[in-house]
Amino acid sequence: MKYNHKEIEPKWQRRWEERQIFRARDCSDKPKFYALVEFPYPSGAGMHVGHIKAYSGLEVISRKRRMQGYNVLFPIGFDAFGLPTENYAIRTGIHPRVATDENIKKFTSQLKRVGFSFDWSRTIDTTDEKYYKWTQWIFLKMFEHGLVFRDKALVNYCPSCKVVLSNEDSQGGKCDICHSNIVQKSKDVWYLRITEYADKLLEGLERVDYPPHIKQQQINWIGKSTGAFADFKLVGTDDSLRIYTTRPDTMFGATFMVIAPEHPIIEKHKDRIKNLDEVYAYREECAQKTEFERTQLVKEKTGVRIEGLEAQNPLSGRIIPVYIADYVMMGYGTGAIMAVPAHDERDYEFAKKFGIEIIEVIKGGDISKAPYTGEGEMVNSGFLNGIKTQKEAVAAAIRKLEELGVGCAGVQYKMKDWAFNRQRYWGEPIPIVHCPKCGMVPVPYDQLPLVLPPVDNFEPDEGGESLLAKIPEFVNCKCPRCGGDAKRETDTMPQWAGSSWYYLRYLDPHNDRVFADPDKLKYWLPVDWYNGGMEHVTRHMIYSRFWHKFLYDIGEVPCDEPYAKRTAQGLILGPDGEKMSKSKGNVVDPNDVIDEYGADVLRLYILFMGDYEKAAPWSESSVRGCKRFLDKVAALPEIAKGQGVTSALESKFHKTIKKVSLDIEEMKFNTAIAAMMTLLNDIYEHGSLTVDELKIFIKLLCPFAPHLTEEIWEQLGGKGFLSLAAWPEYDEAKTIDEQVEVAVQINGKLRGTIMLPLNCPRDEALELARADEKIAQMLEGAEIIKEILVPNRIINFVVKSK
RNA sequence: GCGGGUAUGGCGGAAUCGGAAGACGCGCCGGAUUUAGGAUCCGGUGGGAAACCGUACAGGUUCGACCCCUGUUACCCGCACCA
Repeated sequence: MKYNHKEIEPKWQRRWEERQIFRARDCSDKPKFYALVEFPYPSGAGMHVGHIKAYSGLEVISRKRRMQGYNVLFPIGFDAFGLPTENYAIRTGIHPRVATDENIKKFTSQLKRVGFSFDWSRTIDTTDEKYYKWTQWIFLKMFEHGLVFRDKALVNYCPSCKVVLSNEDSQGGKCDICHSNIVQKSKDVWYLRITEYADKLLEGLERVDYPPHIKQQQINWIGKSTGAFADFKLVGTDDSLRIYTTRPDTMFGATFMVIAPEHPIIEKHKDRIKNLDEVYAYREECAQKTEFERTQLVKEKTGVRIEGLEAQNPLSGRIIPVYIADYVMMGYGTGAIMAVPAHDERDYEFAKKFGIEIIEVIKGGDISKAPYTGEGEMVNSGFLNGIKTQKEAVAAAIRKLEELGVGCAGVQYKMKDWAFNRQRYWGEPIPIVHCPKCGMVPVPYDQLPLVLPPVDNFEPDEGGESLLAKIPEFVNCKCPRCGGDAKRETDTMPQWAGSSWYYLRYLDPHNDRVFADPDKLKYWLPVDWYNGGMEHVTRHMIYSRFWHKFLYDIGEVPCDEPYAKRTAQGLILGPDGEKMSKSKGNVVDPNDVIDEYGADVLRLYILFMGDYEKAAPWSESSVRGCKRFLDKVAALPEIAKGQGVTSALESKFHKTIKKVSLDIEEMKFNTAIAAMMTLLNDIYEHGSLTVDELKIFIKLLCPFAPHLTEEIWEQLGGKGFLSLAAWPEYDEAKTIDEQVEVAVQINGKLRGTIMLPLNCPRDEALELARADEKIAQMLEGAEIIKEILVPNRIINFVVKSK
């Protein structure tokens, strides 16, 4: 009855590995299927059940595809650069290389215990110099094509990690890694010009199969807005102040301007500013605030009027005051705005506080009470008066600005250029040399990889420089261009670098001439199906789409989008319904589950617990339910006899094959498993099945529970591996019943059921329904107003009583 | 505030198109077996004595609504003074 998972699971894992049955063949004639899962960061804590869920979806689909005759590539690797390992080194003195190798070993053995059908011959490790050679190579290609630049900038600095963070890594003013408050610091920053690809990244979304909420998140992240730039002349100077607005139609209502505290116009015109001390003091005050305080905590508007600076509205000619206020950000648009209090909430609030005039230019609201942001007829707006739609008014205003030579249509993005350096040791060294004569010089391609030098002390400097800066042999070098003394860049790349192109390396992981052979790229790309977590659908996916599009533009990859289809699994919550975390003590260790119940049970339960794309809490007793199911499957050979089909089960088998086949494609694993459970119940109710039927059953179950089903397959004398056997086909005709049960309603309420032949003609069906004893009784004396028939489903009599 | 999502028995969740709400599993109840417990097997299980009532709440459309429309609430995720 019961099977011994501790024996059969390692046995089959061994055999699969010996025979290398999950190896993908490059450029074979079979149709290809490239399934990609997000490769793990090999942390010291080992894997948790969330990893298993993340891989199980495409694991099942890959296994089904193999049985369907596809040449499947389902690879795995390790994204191993990153702060946790370096922090571990700082704490323990254990070199990140050593810790990483150990963790990868641990992850590998855990993944193998689950029986995943990965192609282990293609494993990659982003910290392997043979891998990051090509990460550096792509960086240099970007450098060569002008997509890399360096700038002094206020950066987010984590005083605890002693590291510069990108905006993405410091959301909410907290360090993404240690959750300390971040501070602003001026630094030299390497940037990748991802904004140059903003439109391509947006436009590409129209041609890929991502669910709408994922596309929407990427669209929001890129944050494109259209509007206009306009120059406001500074009174008494030749200078002007350029603003960006999405609402040029409201320009006649601009009664003041606001500039960001860091705006350079202050320095430029400080001689004219009468209250310079006050302005400086305000600027200082703002600089003290973190991004978090500025954006999150401060609800009330603050600001200072700049005495002595006034600007002229280019359309209305009106002279208006200029304010400095921190509700305008230097990092978006031009760092200066025209304020239209009548039709903008923030400007309204500011105007109310500072007693600035509010001029209505769009009818429809009551601006004495609140700003009006809707549409309406233009008023008080010169040539715009009378226009009734925003679209028209915007176009007219832009036309006028262009005519006058004081503005133009413009586009802005929320997405900023990608800050691409970290003051850290455990990352890819940035392959650039600083030469006093030649400036920034790239390391020649033939000198890659630029290898991380060994170190033994991982304590970071107070100044926040990388450890590499303390290694003279690394820093001091000759300029590749002029041969003179030069210094190496000591910053490394962020953790996102290695994962931005890893799916390409799987195609040719051992190639040392190119990152991947063009024929192999052509055969395998694009990734057919990419699954991962929701937390990666913006940053990681946008970064890697950016790299891919760049490689496409320079002719290195054959398609412009890397991922044809993307899905995202939901979290596994703790038994208490909370997110699993060590501190809450609600973490489930997959090893424990495998020890007690086996890998097949673990896999089955994780896919059965609920909608794959939604979060669901762990339940140990439900795990036992899956164990019971597999025990009953293990006992099926005892009641299997004869060949061919069992007439009572034939239709049920065809229906189940159909349901399981279709559900797997939609990642509806829970209902696929439920269908197999139902069939199993039917089989036991019937008391027996044929050997042929049993073979079909274990084929359907094989992608979910491969060890047990291989074992049964062997018992039955099946040829070769079940994992490579042909997926069962169903006969559509046999999934259709000849007799159907039809519900009979009176006034929409269920009053009985009758059996009808399939596709019974309307008149006949209604006749039979009326003739039903129970229905006839209830219809007696009532007037039938209407008769509704939904073929093979329902009959509804609408009646008036009496 | 903006964008996206979710809400169904004691629990996880099912329900092509608007057509019998609660598939499947867990839990629970009863029975068999057992010295006992566990395991296993059989039966039952939304509420209600019943008429009926039930898919977050209030309306609407329809012969018929978990499903469509209007409004509301709660929770989750992402972004957030983006001009």
